[in-house]
Amino acid sequence: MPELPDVEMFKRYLDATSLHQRIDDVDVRNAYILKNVTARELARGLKGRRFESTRRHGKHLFVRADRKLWLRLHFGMTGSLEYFKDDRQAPRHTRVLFVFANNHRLAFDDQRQFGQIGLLEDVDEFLKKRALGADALDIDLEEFKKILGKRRGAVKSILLNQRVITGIGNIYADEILFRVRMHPATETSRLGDKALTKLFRATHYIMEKAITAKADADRMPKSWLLPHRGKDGKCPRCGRKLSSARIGGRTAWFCAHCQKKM
DNA sequence: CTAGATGTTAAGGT
DNA sequence: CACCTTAACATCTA
Repeated sequence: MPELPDVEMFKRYLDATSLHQRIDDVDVRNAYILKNVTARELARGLKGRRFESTRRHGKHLFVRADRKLWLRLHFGMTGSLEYFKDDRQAPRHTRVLFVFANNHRLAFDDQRQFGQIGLLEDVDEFLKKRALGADALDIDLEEFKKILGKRRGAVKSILLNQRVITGIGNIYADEILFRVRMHPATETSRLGDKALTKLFRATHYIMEKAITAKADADRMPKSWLLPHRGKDGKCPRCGRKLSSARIGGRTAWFCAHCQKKM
């Protein structure tokens, strides 16, 4: 799930459930997902403090616990958040549990363990160190054209590269390219001003609409690719069978009839 | 049993 | 040198 729209949902969920309550305990059930912090340091840093606000950048969620202390959550392929009261309700792959004074808990669940949890003092410094690009929803047209104009390789690979723009993942990259009827293997350096502008508008449109749909595929228009993505899927526009190809190390789904290389 | 799944990155190649 | 591509990571399901 966790691409930009999904992480935005996690942000709103955390905001609605877990702010301003004293953290009584941090229960690390699996330390594999901890990055640059030990279970002891995580607990020591957060116990007695409260989550005060959140900030999202691409697929990263930062939660402020103090003036100089932020919790960093990255959801990998299967990460999610769950707020609940009874320990028996803890999700199956709970890796870290934040226990609040009201005895409710916030679980970081992650089956595949590609997720990450860390502590840091300065979010901007972290983004810089990771060389992460501008957030796909924050970037403006001029910057978008400037940054993509210099790139080469398949346009889908560029959309997936978090150092170019951050937040777009495999599913939504396909969706954006379907919307602009562009073949995912289109050579980026061949894109002109007009094509880049179209791509920019589609990126914003898809990200915003996906958030409006609560990142829930069932709430997205049937005219989108997402509900049809997969083996026997048919193009919602022309009805032909969808194609797949390996691009940028991931499976791209697209309509070979509607999406031509530019 | 094998392949592939919403992500990132180290390592190798251009 | 900057950038691109690929393999590997851990786990579960079709």
